[in-house]
Amino acid sequence: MEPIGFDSHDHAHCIADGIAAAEAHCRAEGVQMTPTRRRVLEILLEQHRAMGAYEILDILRDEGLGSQPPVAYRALDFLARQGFVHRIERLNAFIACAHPGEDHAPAFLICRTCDRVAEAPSDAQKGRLGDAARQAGFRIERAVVEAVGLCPDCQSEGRP
Amino acid sequence: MEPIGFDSHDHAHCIADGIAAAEAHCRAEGVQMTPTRRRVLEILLEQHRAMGAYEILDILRDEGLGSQPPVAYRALDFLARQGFVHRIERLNAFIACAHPGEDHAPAFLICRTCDRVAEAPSDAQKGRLGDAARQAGFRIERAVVEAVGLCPDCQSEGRP
DNA sequence: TTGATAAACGTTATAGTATAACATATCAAC
DNA sequence: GTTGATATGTTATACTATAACGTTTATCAA
Repeated sequence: MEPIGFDSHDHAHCIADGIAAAEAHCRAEGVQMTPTRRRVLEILLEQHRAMGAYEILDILRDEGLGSQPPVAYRALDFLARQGFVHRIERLNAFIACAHPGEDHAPAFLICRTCDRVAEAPSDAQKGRLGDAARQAGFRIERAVVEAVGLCPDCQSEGRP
Repeated sequence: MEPIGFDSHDHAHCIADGIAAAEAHCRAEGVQMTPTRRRVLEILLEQHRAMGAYEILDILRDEGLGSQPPVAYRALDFLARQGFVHRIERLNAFIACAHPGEDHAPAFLICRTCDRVAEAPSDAQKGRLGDAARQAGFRIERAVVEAVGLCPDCQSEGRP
């Protein structure tokens, strides 16, 4: 799995791929990809950045797909449960998964100036965190890894 | 640095040490350890668990040290800036630092049943996350690492 | 097809978390 | 003491998230 997010890429392609992968996954799992859920995933794939639930809700409202917070949160909960979007704890926001179909618990690289987010591979059980957990007798089920810093573009603009 | 948090230890000692280390640090840095700030740190050291800002505020209010949210948030911001407490993003909560005086950006092991939190060593620049960041051209400034799972006690109680 | 069950949705209300803004007070250095 | 920086008190509000409940829709076995 390659880090994805700060490089340029065929964006129309990744929207289409993301939707297609999600549709296929839903058929395989026997869960429903409803219009609101599909649209929320599409919004996140289009924007390709972390978005708050209320920002997404504003778009849904404009399109007549729902107007109250639970509409957005339910769709996001579903999409996150299925692995199509990830929640960024630090930003209280959500981002479309950059690797649809792969089972993973990624790390995120969050640019503090432009708020773009890249997804990087991660394995909680390996490395020093895994060692420390084993030593403490702690059983890791899920790990949130969110690095804050400067993306390549913001570095080259000479930000401090 | 050893993981600290799930083992038993001399708790009175770690409260006294934590306050002393903070006082010393403030004198050295020329910043002010005011009564509210000291009391908030003391509360977090006493409780030895992650606490929400409003939970801390309730205690301050009972003791006449403040009644409005900014009182708690200002003290917590200060203590976090000085490295005396850490914010646990996943819990929207704060915990006293287990290693006063050491400059560090720790990882946390969060028990999902009892909410106790242990602090483990971490180094964002090393390991696979550091590799991925370098590959992406991303400059990591700070990393949040929060593992959720079961602590030794909750495992031995046979929780699922 | 139909009836039973589960899943999803619409809506209201409210809980929980955090900060902006501004006036007042205290501290530290000169 | 004056002054500039730091800290506090307070009001108001913004932002994030969920409980609860009734209705609708989908699924599937009979």
